[in-house]
Amino acid sequence: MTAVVTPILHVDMDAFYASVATRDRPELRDQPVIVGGGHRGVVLSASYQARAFGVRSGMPGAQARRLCPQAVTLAPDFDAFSTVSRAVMETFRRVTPLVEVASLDEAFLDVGGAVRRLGPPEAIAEQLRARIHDEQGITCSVGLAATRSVAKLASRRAKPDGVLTIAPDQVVEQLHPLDVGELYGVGESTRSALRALGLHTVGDVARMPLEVLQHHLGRASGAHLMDLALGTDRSEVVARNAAGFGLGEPDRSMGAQETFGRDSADRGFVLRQLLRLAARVCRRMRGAGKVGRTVAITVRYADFRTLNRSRTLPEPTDVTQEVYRTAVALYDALGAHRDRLRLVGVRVEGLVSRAGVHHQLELGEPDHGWADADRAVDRAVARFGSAVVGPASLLRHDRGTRRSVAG
DNA sequence: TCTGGGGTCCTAGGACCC
DNA sequence: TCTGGGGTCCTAGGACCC
Repeated sequence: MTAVVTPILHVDMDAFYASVATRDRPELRDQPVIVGGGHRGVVLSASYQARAFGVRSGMPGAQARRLCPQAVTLAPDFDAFSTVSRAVMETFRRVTPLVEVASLDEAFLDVGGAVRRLGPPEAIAEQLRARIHDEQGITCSVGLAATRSVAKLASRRAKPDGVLTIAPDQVVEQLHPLDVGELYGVGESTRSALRALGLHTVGDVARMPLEVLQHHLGRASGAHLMDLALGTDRSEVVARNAAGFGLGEPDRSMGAQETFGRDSADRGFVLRQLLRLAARVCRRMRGAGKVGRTVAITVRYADFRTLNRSRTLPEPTDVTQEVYRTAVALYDALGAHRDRLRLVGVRVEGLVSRAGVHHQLELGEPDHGWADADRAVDRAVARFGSAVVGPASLLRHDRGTRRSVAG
């Protein structure tokens, strides 16, 4: 039996949010559809019909509507996206346990151990595509290669609704003519830096001495980029869920941020937002059994300048009041009370499992009561549902009617 | 109607310790 | 009496991804 040379699959749903949002609405099947992009928002997903007008995800909603005024705009339903995503990932796991979920709509699979059972990787890719189409009513594209980064590149070039294999002996001819920006991890900033060095294509980078690359990009980034350009990235596919999607993953941080409906220079308003966000983050942490020591805030000014400030506590916490107090101290230390802000965020970093932390009990500890209060709130949420507190429902509706926990 | 919200990882400088 | 050198923690910032 010959060795499997392209056992790594990268599966990427086509226009995932837009596809899920319209799959039960045949009247929208051939329409330009935009998901997201409401007031002060950006496009989360655009159907291929909308993309034909130049609409892209990440684009401000206002710009998208200028480009394609006839597009149907839908609010995101993250509960539905998550449900479809979980089902898709389960389909993958019926083929191989080596499924690395990268986000709601994409995953890497190592099918090297499944070829005896299911046939060559290309056949497996087609089986998966057929199953997902039958079971979920959406299409996906698959890239096959010997490495993750090349597989990822292949899936993008296979879109929409296609399959592309890049065998090891094709890597140079396929990769090297591409713009460096096509490489995973090369965004606009790195691309500009590389262009300033006269490096435009992947091949240009591959021919550069490693030391020169590292001098300009840093040690780790330079080495990583060279690996990508040569197609020699050896990182393996590990079975895991994506960060931020729960299920026992070692989350390193949890946070929440929100752009205001309109810019505000009102300290009282900002503090109420910080409390809401701290409460939301801490509730999620308690639900996940996590505590963290570093509290960070994000402040974005009306002119889009964005600052981060953080403070590390003596002990990890999941207590809303403690995170809130720290967030307020960080905000006050900025001296931004007179400035108009468009967004604040609260994040807790350095998360560890609460079970592994021995809490130092102090006499007359003031936070004890607050921890009790948190648990009472958690019980109320568990009993009456999270319709007004869950992140998904906040995004779906309630923007005007959201209940404030601020006192 | 300009520019979301969830994350991860890397770098660099200063403090601090041995 | 003339300033090493490495490791770790903390903080700030930035790039990037979906």
